[in-house]
Amino acid sequence: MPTITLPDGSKKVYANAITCLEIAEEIGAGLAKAAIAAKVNDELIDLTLPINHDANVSIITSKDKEGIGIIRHSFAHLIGHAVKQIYPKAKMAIGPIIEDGFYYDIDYEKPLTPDDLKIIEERMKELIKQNYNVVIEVVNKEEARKTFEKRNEPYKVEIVDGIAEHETIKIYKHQEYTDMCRGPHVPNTRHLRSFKLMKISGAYWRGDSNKQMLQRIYGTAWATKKELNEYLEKLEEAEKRDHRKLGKRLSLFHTQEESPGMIFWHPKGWTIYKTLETYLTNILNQNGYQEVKTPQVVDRSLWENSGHWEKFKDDMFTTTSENREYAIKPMNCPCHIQIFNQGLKSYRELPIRLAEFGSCHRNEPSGALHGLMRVRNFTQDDAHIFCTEEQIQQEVSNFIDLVFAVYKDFGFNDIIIKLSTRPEQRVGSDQIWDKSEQSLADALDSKKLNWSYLPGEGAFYGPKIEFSLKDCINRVWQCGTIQVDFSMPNRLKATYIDENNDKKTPVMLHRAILGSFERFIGILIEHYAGNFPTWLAPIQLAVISLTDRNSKACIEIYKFLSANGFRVQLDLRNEKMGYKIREHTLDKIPFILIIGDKEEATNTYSIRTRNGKDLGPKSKEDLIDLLNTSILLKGVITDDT
RNA sequence: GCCGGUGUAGCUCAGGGGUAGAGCAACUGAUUCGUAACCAGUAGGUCGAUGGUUCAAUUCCAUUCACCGGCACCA
Repeated sequence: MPTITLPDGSKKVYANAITCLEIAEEIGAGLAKAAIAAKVNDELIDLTLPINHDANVSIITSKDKEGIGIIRHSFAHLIGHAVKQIYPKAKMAIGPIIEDGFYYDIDYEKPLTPDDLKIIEERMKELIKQNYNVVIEVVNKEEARKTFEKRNEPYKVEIVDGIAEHETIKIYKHQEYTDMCRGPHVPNTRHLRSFKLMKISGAYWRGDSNKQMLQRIYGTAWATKKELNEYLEKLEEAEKRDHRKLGKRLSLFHTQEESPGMIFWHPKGWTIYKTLETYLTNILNQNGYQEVKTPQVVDRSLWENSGHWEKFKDDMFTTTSENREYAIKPMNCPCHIQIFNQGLKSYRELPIRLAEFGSCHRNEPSGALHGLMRVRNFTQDDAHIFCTEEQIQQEVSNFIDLVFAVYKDFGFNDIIIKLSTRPEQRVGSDQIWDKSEQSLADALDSKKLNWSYLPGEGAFYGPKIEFSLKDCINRVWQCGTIQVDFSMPNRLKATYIDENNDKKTPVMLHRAILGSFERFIGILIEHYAGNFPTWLAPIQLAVISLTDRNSKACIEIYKFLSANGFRVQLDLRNEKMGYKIREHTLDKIPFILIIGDKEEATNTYSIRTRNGKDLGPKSKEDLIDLLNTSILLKGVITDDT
C-alpha cells in the first residue's frame, strides 16, 4: 500500500504499485500530457515504472530544469534510431547530454558529412512526428548482453560488461531501435520538438587516444522553439566576438603559416599588451615581488635535472651548437631557481618572490592551436615564491586575494576555481602530495570560495589551483594558477639556512595571474567584444575635422592630448563627418572629438562616444577630466564608454 | 597528434577542365560637407604549396602546409 506524498503536501494511498504516469493522470489530464518523468524521493525515474513503496513524488515537465536534460538525453537515443535506419551497419557507442545539448558517438565505416547530418536530422523529424511511445524494459546483465550481442553492438556489450553483476539495466525501445540507459527518458517522442544537429567530429572511444576514433554527432535541444532560436542567435552573436575575427578586423595581431602558433603583434595589439604589462609591473611592485629576466636557451642538463626532459622532451623546441643540446625554455622556474641559488640564503630572507614576464615556447600539438588562446610562444606573468612550509598558506591566501583584485579590474565576475590533484605520472612522495593538496584546499576554504576538485590533473611536481575564465562560447580557459612544488627546489639543489643553522630546502610556489598575456588578451577581446575600456583601448580618442578650415584646431588639440599621454588619432581627411564617425566607431575607439566652425567659435570640442551618445561641447578641462575619469574606471563599463 | 571540413584580390565571399568575378577597402579626380557609408573613374590575383592525369589544371587525383570544428594533449 504505497503512500504517495505530492509537492503540495497532499497524500494519496494506493492499494497496489502505481506508476507516476497514473498519478499524473489523477491530478489532471494536462499534467499527464506534459509529464516527462518523475522525481521520486529526489531520484528521477521513468513515468511508466511502478512504485511499490511510500514516496514523495513530483512530476517533471519540460518546464523543470531536470526536464530539458531528459529531453536532450532522449534526443540522443533518437539519433540512434535515425542513424540505424539510414546506416544499418553503424555501431552505437555512447550518447550522453552536455551543456545545451547532447551527442552520440558512432562507429561507421564511412565518414559522415554535413549532408549526412541533414539527412539524419530529417529522419529524426519524421520519427518524432509519429509520436511513438518509448518502451522501457528492465533486464539483468545477461539479458542486456544478449540483446546487444544479437543487435551486433560491440560498444554496448563492452559497456554492459563494465556494469556490476547484480545491477539491473534499463533497455529503451524506440520502435525497432534498442538502446540502454540509466534514464529516465521521455515516454513519447511528442516531447521531442525543438532541436538541431550542430556538427560532426571525431572522438576517441572512452576518451583514449590509443583507442578507436569514432564519429560524434552533436546536437542542441530545448523545451521550446523560442529557446532554441535564442540559443542559435546567441551563438551567432558569440561568433562576432571571436577574438580571431576581431583581432583581424581591429588589426591587433595576426598569425601566418611560417610560424604556426606564434603571434605577430600589430601596433594596436601591442599597445594593449604593453598596457597590461605596465599595469602588472605596478601590481608586482606593490606586492613584494622582484622582477628578473632569464635566458631563452638553456642546456639540456638543466631540464634533465628539473625533470622536464623526461616528461616533455617531445614538446620542447630544441637547438644545438658545438655539440651541445639546448632547449628553448618552456617555462621559467628552473631558471628562477638558478637565481635563488646564487649566494647563501637565510630563512630571514624568505619568502623571496621572483617575477618574470617570461617568453616561453612549447611545441603544442598542431590540433591544439587556437588563436591567442593556445599558442606555441607565449609570455607568462610568471613568478616563483620561495618560502618555508609554514609560509605556504599565507602566501597562497595573499595570492588568491591578488588574483581577485586583478580580475576585478577587468570586470570579470565569473571565475571558475579548480584544485587539481596528483596525476599518475609525478615526482615526490605521497606524503608530500598529501601536504601540498591540503594546504591549497585550506587556503581556498579560508576564503570561503566556491571551488571543486579536478582529480589527477595536477602538474607532475605538485598540485595546483586554477583560475579559469570563459570565452564567448563558454569554452573555459585557464588563466591564473598557483602551484605548490616540494620537488623541484630539491632536484635543483635550492637551499636556505634555517634558524638552527641547518640547511633546508625551500618550498616553491609557481604562480601566474593572467596566465599568458596572449590568452588573457584573447579573453579580453571577447569579453569586451573589441570595445576595450579606455585604459586599454589602443586609440582612446579620434580627432576629426569637419572641414579643412578646422584642421589647425584639430592638430592643436591632437598635439596637446598626445603630449599629455593620451592615445589619440588625427583624422583630417577630406571626407564627410558621418563617414569619419562611422569609421572610427567601427574601429571601436571610445571617444570621437569633432571640431567644426561652431566649436572653434566657442573654443569647445564636441565629443561623441562609440555607442553613439553625443556628450555635447566640452571645454579643454572637461575633456581631460572625461578621459581621466574613464581611464580610472578600468574595466568598469559605463554608458559613456 | 587523430577524425572531418576549408584554403580564389587587402577583407568578406561567388565561380569553375580552355581570357578569373562581386561588394567593401585601396588609388585618382571632383566635392568642403554637422553626429554611422557623397559621386565618378582606375588599378588589383602563380586560385595555399608540390607532384600527377590531360592537348590544356585554379578546377580532377595524390601528397603536403596552414586554418576551422571537435577529440586527445596542455609543465
